[in-house]
Amino acid sequence: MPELPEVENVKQALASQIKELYITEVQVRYEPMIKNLSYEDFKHKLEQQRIKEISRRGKYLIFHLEKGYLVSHLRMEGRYYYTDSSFEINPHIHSIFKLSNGMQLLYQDTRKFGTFHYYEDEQALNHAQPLLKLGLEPFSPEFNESYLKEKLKNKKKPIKSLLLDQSIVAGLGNIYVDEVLFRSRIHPEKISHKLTDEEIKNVVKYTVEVLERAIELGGTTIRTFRSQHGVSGTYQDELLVHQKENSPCVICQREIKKTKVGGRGTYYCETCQPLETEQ
DNA sequence: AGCACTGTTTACAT
DNA sequence: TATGTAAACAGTGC
Repeated sequence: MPELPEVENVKQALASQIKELYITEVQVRYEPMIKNLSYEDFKHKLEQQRIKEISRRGKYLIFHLEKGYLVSHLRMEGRYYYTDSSFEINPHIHSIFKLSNGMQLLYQDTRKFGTFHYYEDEQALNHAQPLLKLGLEPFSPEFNESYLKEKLKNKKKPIKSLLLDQSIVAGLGNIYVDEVLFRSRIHPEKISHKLTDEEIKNVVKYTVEVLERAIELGGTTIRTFRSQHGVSGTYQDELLVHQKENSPCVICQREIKKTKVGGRGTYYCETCQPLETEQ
């Protein structure tokens, strides 16, 4: 469940559930997900630490512990479950964090793409992978027209690919990018340096608007094998183009098209997001 | 049955 | 350097 709004909602849920608790025991059943430590070190560093706070940077979750930071990325299908000990550990549960109140935090990830990094201090956290090269948070004041304009100039990639590039703005993924570009009336394959100032301004505006609204609605739930414990949002009810192939465009009523941009499935309206309108 | 797809990122090719 | 493609993995749908 991993674009910015989904991660933000996970963050909020976890904060209310596990903040201030101690991690009493750590089990990692799929060791390769730990990226910068051995399993042994990871386990020893985390056990007996108190969870002070949970934050988010782009699509990364950050668990602030007394002596360090656990950075978690959900990639395609990572989920956290806060459960009691009766929960049946299925084969897709790759980590178990036992907590001081008798509950446990489970990490489930069917495709095993998710990652853990652990850092001892803030310096290391921010100056090593993966947070090092992240671009601006979309809600920061610095994410504005002039910043984006600077980042887009001299680039010859489709605008969609650049908006998915986390080193420019952190948090957009395949769903929300399509929605932002539709609302901005920009063809996803439009070469980035050809965007007008007005278009760049709209990208900034709708990025903020779409992400804020999605957070409000608890994110988007598509592949719906949602568990009772899973966080599931309702922003899918407000999607205008993504996964709407052959549905009528809300503006012009023509069929939404599906294509591929940068290897990613891409939905757009040919009429409302024309490619050949350079004046 | 087999292939193409999937809310992501990166390592490697050209 | 910049851009494009494949790979990590498991499941679903045509």
